Amino acid sequence: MAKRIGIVDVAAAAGVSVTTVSHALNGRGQVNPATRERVQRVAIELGYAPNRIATALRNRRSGIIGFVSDEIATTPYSGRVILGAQDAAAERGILLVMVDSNGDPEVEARQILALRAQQVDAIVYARMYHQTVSVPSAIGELPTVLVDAVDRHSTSPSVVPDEVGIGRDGTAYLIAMGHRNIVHLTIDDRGPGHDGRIVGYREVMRANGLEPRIASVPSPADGRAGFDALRLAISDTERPTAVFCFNDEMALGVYQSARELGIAVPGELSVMGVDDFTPIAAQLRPGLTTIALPHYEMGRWAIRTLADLIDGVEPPESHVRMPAGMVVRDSVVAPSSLGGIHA
Amino acid sequence: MAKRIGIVDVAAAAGVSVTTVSHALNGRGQVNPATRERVQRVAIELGYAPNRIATALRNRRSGIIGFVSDEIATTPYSGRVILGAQDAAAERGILLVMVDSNGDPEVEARQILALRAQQVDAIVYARMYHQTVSVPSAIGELPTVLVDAVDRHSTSPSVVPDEVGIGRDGTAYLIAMGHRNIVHLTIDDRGPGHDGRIVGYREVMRANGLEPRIASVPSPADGRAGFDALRLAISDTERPTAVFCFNDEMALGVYQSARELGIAVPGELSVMGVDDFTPIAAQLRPGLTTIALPHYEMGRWAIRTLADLIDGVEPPESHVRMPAGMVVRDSVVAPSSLGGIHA
DNA sequence: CAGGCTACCCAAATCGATTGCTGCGCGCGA
DNA sequence: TCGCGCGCAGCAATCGATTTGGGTAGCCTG
Repeated sequence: MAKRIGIVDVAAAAGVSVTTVSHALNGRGQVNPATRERVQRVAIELGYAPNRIATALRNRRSGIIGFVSDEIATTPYSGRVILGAQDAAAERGILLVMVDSNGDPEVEARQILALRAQQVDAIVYARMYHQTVSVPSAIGELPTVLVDAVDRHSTSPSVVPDEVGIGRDGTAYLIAMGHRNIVHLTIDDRGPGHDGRIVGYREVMRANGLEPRIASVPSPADGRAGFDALRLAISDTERPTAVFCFNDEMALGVYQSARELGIAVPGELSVMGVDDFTPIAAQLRPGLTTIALPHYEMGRWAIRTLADLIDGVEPPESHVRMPAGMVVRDSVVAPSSLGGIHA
Repeated sequence: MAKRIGIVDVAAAAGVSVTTVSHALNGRGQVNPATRERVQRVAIELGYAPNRIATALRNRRSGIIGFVSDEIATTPYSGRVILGAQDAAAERGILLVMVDSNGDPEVEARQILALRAQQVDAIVYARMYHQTVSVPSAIGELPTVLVDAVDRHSTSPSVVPDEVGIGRDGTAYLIAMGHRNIVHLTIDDRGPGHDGRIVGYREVMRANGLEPRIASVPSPADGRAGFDALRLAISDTERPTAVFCFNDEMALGVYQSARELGIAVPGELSVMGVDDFTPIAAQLRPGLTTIALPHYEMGRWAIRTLADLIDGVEPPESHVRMPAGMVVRDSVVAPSSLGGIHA
């Protein structure tokens, strides 16, 4: 069992005091350059790495940020947020400890207390889809940022996707491709994503002199939803040439419904999703044109903001709406003249 | 700024020394029951929680386990492993810190060093799909378990899915449903999953007097793979009534290919996947019958085993093959008499 | 040559909790 | 009455690093 080597071992090997080793390694105090170099060399030779626990105790700073989320496992998007957070944390030499409340507020409170006992320096409070929350009181005074969530009663910084922008961009893209008869398929449950995208969609449709048409179904995950939705859409007076779906799962449903109804995608119907949920979007044929939510970027922003906050740097912007990006594949094409009844 | 309250505050409030508070709270030493109760009451009133950093320094035990994985974000399965690990960790009052090497061995080594500096008590070394690895030397003497991975040169415990069992169970199920002409669709890349499932498939086919037929394609994620694979399968002398796919993504490909080829699923062709990758498996119509890999269970086993190892308890089994479970939906039915040319 | 400055280095306190050992006081047996 | 044992508390050392507040030697200046 190789004994862990500590600062005293380095001091002994370099023939100086621990004080000097600390100074030499951390660039504090006055140290003779020759001595400093010798200490550094010895430290490397011995493979010395300071015990962060001891440092944390002394400096009242653990170098750990807690990542609290409601459901790490169930949604695949979460991985992107975490990855962004990881990368930013690695840049700054910060470690992340993640806890999952499983949606239970009591568990959540307990987990947060555990994080505080562990002396985390800050907390990321993340939701796995954009929603309104209230920050648990257990967090107390700890610096906190919200990811994919906002709390009207809290002053903590937050970052969410620019939902209105998503609605705008998607709609604008479809229009640019020549579509005029575009249905927005959304879900019944309201929320920031639901509302924002509708706002963006409406805005761009109207700006182009087009009539917004919105249909909604109970749940994106429901296999029947796409079917019903598409039915709703095509039973309308004018048959749409494009469907702008709330997310990729719903787009998958539309694909399947279209097949059953004998409608060709994208020949007769262009389909656009939101999420860029790769296993679906890339695997479908035709490949799904979609809008990628900025999960990675939000995760990274969260950690960077917190790292600054810990150092006492206030973020320039407190509530950020992160832009999303189009991912163009093959499910959107110019409408054929056969596509719909003319207006 | 509410000052964090420490053991000295409790001691002062209870009118005893910190020693006595420690003894009372941890059940060490001799403490008068009345005193003990008073201390406990005061501690709760003050909301005291011991500073785990200080405890860790003193006890040389941080209560943190490092979770090292190659890619947290890219595969959605990882979430299940993490969730299982989280749950087991919460049970034991352990915290998990996760790092993602992004597949880069150098980054990985650096991350592991950071974990060691942070004095983690043990390490979970997880891969996101079943493979053979070698445990990085940076881990040193730390207790370690491997998840979804084995290392022939290491004595660390490991847990992997029972691949042979998966091959067996899937095949047996199809046979039980009345199929005799079953193709196993796999990938070109070999690996424990690839090999094990073939072994199980072959074994059960032969045991039932049936001829194993195996086709393989370059990649499950490749949209064309399913198409090619299905072509391969049906261009065979006898048309199969069932396809046992390496995973759900491949099954999705088969669904789409079948549609293009005018083959009804499940009427003319039963399809079975592996993974129970919900966004695909549950969303497809017909719902995909598949085999769920024991990710959650593996994550939980890993933490439990490590927690024991830290306490000096050797695990009863060192290399565990975790059984998987069938998830029956609608993509497997009894073959119709029309299904294939008779043998 | 004394006083003052620098440049270097170090002893010791500190962070908060745990624990080995010591001390005190009371009761009981000799 | 003395002494021993026991029940109960607490002092002080400890974990490993950082940091404060000097201390010492060498050099410069008046």
